[in-house]
Amino acid sequence: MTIGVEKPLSRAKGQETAKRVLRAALKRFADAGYAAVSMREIAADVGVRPGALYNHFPTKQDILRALMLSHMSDLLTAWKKTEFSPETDPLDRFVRFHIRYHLERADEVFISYMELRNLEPANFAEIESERSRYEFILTGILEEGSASGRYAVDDASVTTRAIIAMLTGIPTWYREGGRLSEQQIEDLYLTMVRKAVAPLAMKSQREIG
Amino acid sequence: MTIGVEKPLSRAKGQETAKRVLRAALKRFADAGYAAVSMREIAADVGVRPGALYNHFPTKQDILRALMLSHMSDLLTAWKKTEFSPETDPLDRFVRFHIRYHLERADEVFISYMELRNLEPANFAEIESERSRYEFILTGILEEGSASGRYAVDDASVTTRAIIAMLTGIPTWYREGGRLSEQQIEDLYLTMVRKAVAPLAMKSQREIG
Amino acid sequence: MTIGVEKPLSRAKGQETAKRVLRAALKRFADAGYAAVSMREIAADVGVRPGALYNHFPTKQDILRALMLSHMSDLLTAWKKTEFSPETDPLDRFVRFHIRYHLERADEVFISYMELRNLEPANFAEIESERSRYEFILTGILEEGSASGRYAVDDASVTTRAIIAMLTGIPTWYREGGRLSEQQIEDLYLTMVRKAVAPLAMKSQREIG
Amino acid sequence: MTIGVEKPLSRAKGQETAKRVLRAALKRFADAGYAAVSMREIAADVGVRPGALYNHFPTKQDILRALMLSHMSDLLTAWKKTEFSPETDPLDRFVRFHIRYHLERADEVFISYMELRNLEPANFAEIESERSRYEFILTGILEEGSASGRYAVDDASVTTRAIIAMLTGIPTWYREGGRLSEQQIEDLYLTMVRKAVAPLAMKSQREIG
DNA sequence: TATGAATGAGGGTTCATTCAT
DNA sequence: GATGAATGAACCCTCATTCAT
Repeated sequence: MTIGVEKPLSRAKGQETAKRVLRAALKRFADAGYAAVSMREIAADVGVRPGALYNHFPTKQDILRALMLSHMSDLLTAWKKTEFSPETDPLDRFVRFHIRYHLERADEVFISYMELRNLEPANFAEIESERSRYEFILTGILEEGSASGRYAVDDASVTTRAIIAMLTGIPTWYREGGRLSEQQIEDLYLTMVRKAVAPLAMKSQREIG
Repeated sequence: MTIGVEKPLSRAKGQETAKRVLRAALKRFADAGYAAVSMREIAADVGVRPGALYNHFPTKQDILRALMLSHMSDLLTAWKKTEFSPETDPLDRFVRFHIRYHLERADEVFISYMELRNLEPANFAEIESERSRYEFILTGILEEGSASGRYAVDDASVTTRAIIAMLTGIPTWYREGGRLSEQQIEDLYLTMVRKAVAPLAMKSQREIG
Repeated sequence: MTIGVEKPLSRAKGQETAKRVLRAALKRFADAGYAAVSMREIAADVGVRPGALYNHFPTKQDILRALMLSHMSDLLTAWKKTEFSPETDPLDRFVRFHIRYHLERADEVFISYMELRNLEPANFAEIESERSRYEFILTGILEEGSASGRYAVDDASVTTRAIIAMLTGIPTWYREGGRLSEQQIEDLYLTMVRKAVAPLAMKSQREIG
Repeated sequence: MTIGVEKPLSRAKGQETAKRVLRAALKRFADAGYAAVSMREIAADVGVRPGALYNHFPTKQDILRALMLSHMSDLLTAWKKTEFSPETDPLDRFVRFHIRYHLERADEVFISYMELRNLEPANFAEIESERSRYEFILTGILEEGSASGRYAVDDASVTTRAIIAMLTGIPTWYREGGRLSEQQIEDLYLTMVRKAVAPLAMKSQREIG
């Protein structure tokens, strides 16, 4: 009856289950969409009866919220952990980070974009605020580079969205082992982004146009 | 009296109902997602009982299919109708067309990207083939411009996806009457795209790098 | 505008359709059961839209009623038409007639037994009365033969039911081209029936039992 | 306290519910036919909401299957339990058993004959194989008796069907408290069956015919 | 923490039938 | 006599969730 030991064990087991619930839900939501996934399916993946899920998450919505919140939090944490080197252009750093992270976490990224509308208003606001924080990192980089003359950006906010949309599209078609390596994709996109914000390009534009 | 042209009233009424079903479904699917919309809701929007929907579409899936197919078809038709002028760079033509069309038909565009996974395999293949045809228009422009030296594009296929992702992201945040007019957005994005594929930009890149 | 001619033609066409409705319903009811058959299926078989059925039969129930009534009527008519010969035992005549008719009209017979419970009370009474008339033919034969000493029947009413159940079971397993010809089956069953009602059999019974 | 035997209360309750579902479905299917009975009706009989039925049976079809399988199984088990006495003719034993059992379990018997066509193919095959086993008991008796000269049977397989059809028809008209007791019916049918297979009857037949 | 039974609502779809044309 | 559109009810089944055990 070693009560003192039993409780932590049980708690550990419970946390383990919770993690497996998140993992299963992530895959299912990414594949079929939040609305098309049933708690029964998640429970079956976890190897548990539907009722047991409610010991870990009060509602299906909370599973979605947990997935999206932890994704945004992980994303911001990972960004902070990328090495900052004075010689590297910060835009390069952001673009490479964004592509790498989004290819590694394709499912999380995918549901973070696709399932926004399935968040209840309060949860939506929470997630959106995190997303803005992330996007503002790029906006800051663009504004600073623009002010220093390294970039030519007409509207940092619009450019932020343009770049992020462009980069975030990659996981929708990239397949490991395909024609291009991840490194090649990084290089290709980095080149396009650099040029898109390059200051001298305006002149060349006139020459072409 | 135009007797020869007259159709039975009931048939005309039925076609009108079918159109209203599509209209209602489009709005609902765009707002809540295919899986989260019920036939009952669509019927209520149309002002008809649920069973009546099945006089016009055999299944819910067929409504989605009809929406997506007609969107792709309209898109390709609209592109063919854009005026071709020898003085205009074809990339400009494509970018402006794409932005305008996608802002005008935000709902159609949105479900065409979001609901792909809710298409049954056969329908998915059909839609994907239409989408490829559209994307290939841009790829062709890029390849031709690249060959003639007007653009510098390392991989026309990747660049196509990058540009389309960038442009297609616009309707997710653009709101009529917001800070920027549609014209301004067109100009901003066009500038970015031009620069991203500009041949001289490579030099500036070296200068910045 | 030969009105006088047109109407009969139209009526003829209508009667033709009505017949095809009955034919289609007969097959469907026999295969799947009244409750499992939809008016749409019948209409499709006939090559007509569901609404058109209601020009010929006011309800689905009326189709069933028409099928069963005409079956009973045809059955009684056919019996009356069988040749009566003084040399033939009337039981032989009945048994052979019953088997032949029931093998020829397997579908009609089948639904006449299976769908009794799907008849509305008034229709049920009507059909049951016809069925009794038919069964009473056999009862009469048995009673008369019993009175004259040709048969030994303890309870003509029970024997009637026993014989009819036995004979009516044939179409559930008989398949044309099977091991036994229709003639052989007739002979086998006739032998069994004759023996079952034979007066001397009681003795043999004592000898065996 | 019998701890080792105790089951969770909920499990016991569930099994009880399952039994009541079968009981309710049996009555309903026997009265109206499988196709005409709704899950809602069964649920109402059981005193439960429709969805709860699916905790016990995955589909409506499975209820039918369970009813028919357990009927066939019970029937075969009951036959094996009938006392075998060397003095009793085995045909007598079978006839009396069949009549008694079929009058006691009129509903089960009825749906076992009526609802065969509503079984999905796999289930149909399963049931048919059980039915054959039962019918083969009688065929075996007839063949053995025929070989030993106690019976005269031209075709044991046909005779089996004839006898079973005859006997199985009884519950369609027998009503408790009617003109005849169950015992009287048994005797009447037994007499007919004995005579139908009696060896000496052939002679009497010649005398009559 | 996990189970099995249950709920109450609602899912997509089909039904027999009506009716203006 | 036939059509196409519509109705209103009902179909089987699944859903997220609750709760006693």
